[in-house]
Amino acid sequence: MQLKSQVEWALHCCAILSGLPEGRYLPTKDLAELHGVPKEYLSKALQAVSQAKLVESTLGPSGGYRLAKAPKDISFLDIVEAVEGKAPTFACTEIRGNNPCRTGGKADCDDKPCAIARVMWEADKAWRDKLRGVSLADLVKTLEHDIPPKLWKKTGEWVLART
Amino acid sequence: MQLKSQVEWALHCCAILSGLPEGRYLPTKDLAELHGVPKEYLSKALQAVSQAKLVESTLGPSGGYRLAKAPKDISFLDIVEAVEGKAPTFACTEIRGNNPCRTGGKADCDDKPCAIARVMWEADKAWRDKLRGVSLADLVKTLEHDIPPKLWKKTGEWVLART
DNA sequence: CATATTAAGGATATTAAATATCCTCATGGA
DNA sequence: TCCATGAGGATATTTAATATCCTTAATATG
Repeated sequence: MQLKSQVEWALHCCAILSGLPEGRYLPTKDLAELHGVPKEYLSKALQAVSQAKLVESTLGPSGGYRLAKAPKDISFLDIVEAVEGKAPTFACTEIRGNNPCRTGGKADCDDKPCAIARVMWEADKAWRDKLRGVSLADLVKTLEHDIPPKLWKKTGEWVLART
Repeated sequence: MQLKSQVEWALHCCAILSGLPEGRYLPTKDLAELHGVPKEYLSKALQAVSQAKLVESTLGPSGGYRLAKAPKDISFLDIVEAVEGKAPTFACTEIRGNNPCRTGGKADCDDKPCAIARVMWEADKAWRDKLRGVSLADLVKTLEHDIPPKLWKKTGEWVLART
């Protein structure tokens, strides 16, 4: 079980968009070049993030993407779910229903979801809760510490020149 | 991103094996019938669980599988990782390294893993911690409450007759 | 000992999902 | 008007999941 590579791309793109000056847009082409990923396919990820209303776009020259909300109001979970969907990672196919000892169809039990699924879904919830607890603002704060000041500045200028 | 259906099967099978009397084995054929899943493919899941030393097998008539440890010493995580592997669900491909503004190769930063990956891995850890916290013994306790006594008993007899 | 039963594991086929590219369209800035 | 852009549909291509089949070695039972 692996998250799509588009999740990684979307997160990195949102991090970059967090640094954009008010009112500017950065096009897919440059986001793709900055991260070394195929432009056309990255575009699909950005469309998903756009449909989730996390970013907004505009057309034409000087068009592209920008965040639709403040970085503090966009969580990792928002972005992950925009790309991966909200379906739980564990899909219960109700194989308990195939038990040949069962007689009474629905009446036999099944008022509750399967106990195994409940455990798996709790773990899924713990995962999502963690992701919900980290915002793009938190990420940017961390990146400012991680990335060498020279590279940080240079990248900011590279991006700005393309908005 | 979806866990393999084999994870669900392996969990249900281990739940059944938890109820086996000391020294008895239950073959794949019956585990497959009980859950309504293809025997040959279920066999692959059981092989994985066996390689992880959670269950042990024996050959020949009256052969099959049994738990290799007490139910309280086998966690959901053990079983999930036996089938899915231990690799984190988020794979960092280091796309930060593709930033054209970078000059100094490794020297430019990268002493730490990427900040985005760190967050994703923390969430992955939260997921695994939850799964690690629930044992087969816990599951059986829950199932005893969930499943109608008549079905519980009947299933136990069905299984016993095949060991 | 002979036979039937079983798990292990390799080989291979089938299906579904992820990855990737291409094309058309409508929009908007220069 | 012209060009750059995102949206979105169509369609490969690649990889992973699902599934089946076959051979081998072990072992209980008659």
